Amino acid sequence: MYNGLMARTFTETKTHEVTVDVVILTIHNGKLKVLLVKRANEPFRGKWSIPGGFIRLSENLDDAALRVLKEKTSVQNIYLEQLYTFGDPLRYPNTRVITCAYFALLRAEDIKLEVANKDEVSEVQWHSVEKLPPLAFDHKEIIEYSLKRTRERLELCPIAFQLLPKKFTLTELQQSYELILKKTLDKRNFRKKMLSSNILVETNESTKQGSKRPAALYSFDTITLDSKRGHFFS
Amino acid sequence: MYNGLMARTFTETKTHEVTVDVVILTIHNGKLKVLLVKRANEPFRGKWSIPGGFIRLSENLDDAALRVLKEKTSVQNIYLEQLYTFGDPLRYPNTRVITCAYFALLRAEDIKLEVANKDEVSEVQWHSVEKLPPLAFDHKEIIEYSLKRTRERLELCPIAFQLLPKKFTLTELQQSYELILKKTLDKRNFRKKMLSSNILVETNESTKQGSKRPAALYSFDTITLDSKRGHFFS
DNA sequence: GCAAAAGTGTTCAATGTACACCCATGC
DNA sequence: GCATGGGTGTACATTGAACACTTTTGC
Repeated sequence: MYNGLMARTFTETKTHEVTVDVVILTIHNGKLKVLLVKRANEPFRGKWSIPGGFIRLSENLDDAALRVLKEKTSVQNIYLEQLYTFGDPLRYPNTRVITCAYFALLRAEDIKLEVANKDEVSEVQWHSVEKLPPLAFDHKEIIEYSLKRTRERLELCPIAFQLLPKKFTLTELQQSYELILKKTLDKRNFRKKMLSSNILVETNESTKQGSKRPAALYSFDTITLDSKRGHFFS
Repeated sequence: MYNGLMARTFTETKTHEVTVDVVILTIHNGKLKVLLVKRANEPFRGKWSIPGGFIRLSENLDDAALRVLKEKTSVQNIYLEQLYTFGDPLRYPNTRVITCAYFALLRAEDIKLEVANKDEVSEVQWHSVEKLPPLAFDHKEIIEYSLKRTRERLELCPIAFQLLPKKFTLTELQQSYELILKKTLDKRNFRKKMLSSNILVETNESTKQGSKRPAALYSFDTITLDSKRGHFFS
């Protein structure tokens, strides 16, 4: 664990540093993917990590996470939730860095993959959560925890709509559930449940491309969703 | 909010300080109570707050929370969970202090109410969560969040046994649920559910005191509980 | 014998789960 | 006309909710 760092002794004089790290998840080409950046500096230069940064003294934690997110994506109306705070003394080499981890769900269409700051990051890329490259720090653990949390959330409320385009078919919605929950769902039961929850609205449009029967396009009823917010998020 | 502190400007040179604060809950005299300490120093000298302390550079977050807990109580086998990290820039006057909040559930019998360190704390006392005194920092918000989380946990798994003595009656168990969930429960349904979950074992003992019919004493089946750990805590 | 808390089952509604065939389209 | 994914309903099991009376004890 912690990439085989040796134990080290600490003097109790230095203060801690605090970062936020954000696990950014999306669905792309039928896979659940996480946004990773390649580090341009030590420690772990050249390794992939989730995007993060130091918290400024004047900003609160949510704002810091949002700032990190904005550096990588063009976000609006994003699902962003504090995940957990990781603070093992050995998680970061040589320095004590505590990180407050967040996770975000967003549509692939909202993301521009470009390196905002070449001093810190040499590359930005989506990686399938199924085959992650070796990661810096404890970021593997953080990503796994974010997947677990996403699963728990999805079983309570339909956060999957944050990952899909504005209009989507029921099959696409079901596939996003299956990707996150890592299990197959029954088509009829899934549709019955979704349609009876009143959070979907028909758009009277349908898919035209492809060589198959067109599928009805739905969008989420944000008004009903908001009214159920208390129910879903308690 | 934050006790009416004025906004202030920050220089980006200083680093943050990081504390852990622990919401310690128990049931005492039929009330859900939280352990509060009276601050002996500024800021908020003389105000009540939840116990906390700075995180040492060599300890991880769980250990820091456990250390704070041990200073106040004689703990063993405690339910301790990271709650949330609070980091509003104005939550602490004059300094930027981010706090990683934990919550703990424990039996009233495991607690010695004594002031361990007179330099920091002038008094230690249980307070009913229904009528809290004015609290330092954002500690009211932290306690309220811990109650919400405790409720969520209790609806999934029987953490209430952490609050009760080793042997307890079904009525006592039900009362602890009712205190935490803030609603009354049906006696027959409650008993049916508890007894069918196989997490209770009869002790063949019963209460003798009082002028009423004796009640059977139960204890929790820690082996079954452990085997269901994966189910309860996922 | 009476006050006070312990103990006990059945019915109904809602929800989740299993399961198989026809439909609309492009080629 | 056929291959491909879209679309549909019923039966059963499990779970949660409502509800009232008898039992045991101390005084």
